[in-house]
Amino acid sequence: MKYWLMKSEPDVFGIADLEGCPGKTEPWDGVRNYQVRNMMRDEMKKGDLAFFYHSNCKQPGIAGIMKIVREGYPDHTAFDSKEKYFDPKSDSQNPRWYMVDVQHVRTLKRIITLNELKSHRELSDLPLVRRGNRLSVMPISKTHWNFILSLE
DNA sequence: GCCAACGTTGGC
DNA sequence: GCCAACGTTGGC
Repeated sequence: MKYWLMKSEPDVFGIADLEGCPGKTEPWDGVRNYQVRNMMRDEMKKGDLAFFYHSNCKQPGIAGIMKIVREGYPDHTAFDSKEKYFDPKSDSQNPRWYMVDVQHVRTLKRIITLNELKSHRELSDLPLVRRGNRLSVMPISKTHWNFILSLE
């Protein structure tokens, strides 16, 4: 089983929104980055756990835990010209973009802030705190995962 | 294949 | 709103 971190802007879709979805489950759609696409299509497996990270907001940080409940399948929002994430170069015959379904597991007792994550030497090689990293999905080692949870 | 221009991300 | 650090696009 693998561990992940996935970013979302809470003003658009936050941890509380995921918890409010039917079955607390929702497709993680709208990813339009090839590296992230490859991870979602090829590497994420059912049962993997992921941190829900709040980005581009007042208090960026880890807000909760979710579980991958459906493995990579075509992101149909790319096919629809009315969708925000429409991509004319993707179609159902030859889909360019993929998504997974995620389910809310639990909301953390508090946000573990980016500031705090940066302050721990143990996390100095966590991709999230490395300079210039803009990937919206990244793998997390088991060691880092456990350490971060111990901060809660 | 190079690289300038442009678009996006996301912390601050 | 600023801007650094990317990623993507497209002319050549």
